[in-house]
Amino acid sequence: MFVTGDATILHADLDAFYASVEQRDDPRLRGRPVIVGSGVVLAASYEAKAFGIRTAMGGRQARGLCPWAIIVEPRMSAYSAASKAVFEVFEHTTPLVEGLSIDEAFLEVGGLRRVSGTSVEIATRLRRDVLDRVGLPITVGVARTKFLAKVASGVAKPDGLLVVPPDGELEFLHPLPVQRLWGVGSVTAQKLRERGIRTVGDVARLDEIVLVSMLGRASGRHLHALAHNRDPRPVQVGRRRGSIGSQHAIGRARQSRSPEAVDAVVVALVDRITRRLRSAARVGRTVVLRLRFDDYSRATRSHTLARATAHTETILAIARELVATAMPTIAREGLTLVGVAVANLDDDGVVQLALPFDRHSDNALDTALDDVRDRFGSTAVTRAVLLGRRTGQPVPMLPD
DNA sequence: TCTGGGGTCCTAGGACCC
DNA sequence: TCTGGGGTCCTAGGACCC
Repeated sequence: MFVTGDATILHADLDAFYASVEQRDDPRLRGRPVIVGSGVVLAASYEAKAFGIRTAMGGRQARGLCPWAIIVEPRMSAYSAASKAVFEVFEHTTPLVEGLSIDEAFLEVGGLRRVSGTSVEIATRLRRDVLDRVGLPITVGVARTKFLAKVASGVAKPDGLLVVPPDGELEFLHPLPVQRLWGVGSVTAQKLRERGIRTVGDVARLDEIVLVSMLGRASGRHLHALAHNRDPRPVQVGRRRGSIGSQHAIGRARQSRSPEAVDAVVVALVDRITRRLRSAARVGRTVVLRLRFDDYSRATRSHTLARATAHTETILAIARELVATAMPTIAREGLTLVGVAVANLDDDGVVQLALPFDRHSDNALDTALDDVRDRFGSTAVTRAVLLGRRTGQPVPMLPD
């Protein structure tokens, strides 16, 4: 086997995150089946999962599976705080952290061997630190690639640690069911099953051309690469979101679907989104209206502006126009969800300043950023990019 | 009480430009 | 008469993830 590197990528994933926070904060819930969310299951403790309860399941179905499960309403602010505390542990472990969602991240620990030890030692310490400092169980997968690290944590759950050694990757990967592959959901799994393809090894035996003809270009290539354990993507620090949206499920009563009621929902959604845009200092050019119907079919309508904005009235006017154009042309009855999103995001008011900065001095960047805060206010700096002196192009921040 | 709310990425067709 | 090719942007829909 040809080995190209060490297993230095960690995928850290909190177990049954919302439910674990609830069990941490209320000792009476520990060891018992806990469901977060009453309408639909947002999270289920492992004791609840043992009864077949799954995330996104309807509340009634979940109660049918386990009538004595304890149902708690979500406390989003508690989960945000817990997430923040866990990410502080991540950042303390390595500066190379790529957050994927509220409860999972990739960590690159390749450069830390002399300082912090092997990947396994770092992962073991990370799990202990998260438990000690935040009180939550976390599973870590360790591998040479992001994809494999994520597969490993999925297999190791709950409260586990799994290392895939570089010389045992395909032996680990090929027996797994295709659903373990990142990007294979129910539709793709069904298409593959129809052709008798059940394991990753089955996928690996197919030509890329065959996969592309079955699943489309990107999915086919993606799957082919993953089945052969090809994933060159590095851990990326500081990825920013590309859209901000909000949606609201409306009741089935006639009056809640009236034009007036729908308009009130749109007004509230746009208000919430533009507040979030402004507090994040982002602006967007594309307004997207999402609609969902009784039969779970969906429709979207969008409009792109010439200039990006976070202005409530402007975005509301566009959203209303989209509603007005969409509703008569959509024959389906029974609207059940209205959503608005703003995409094509950009930073609001990017300031480019030429400041003296000496890369050999540790404090120079902090001093320069303090200077900007002094001039433009304490929240002015959300991101700093080093620019080349002559080129004006971003330069990577690498140690000398 | 069937199915929340927050996102990402890809495809495909048409407009438009060179 | 026949007939480009490459590229970007916009829109709508779909699959997938947590």
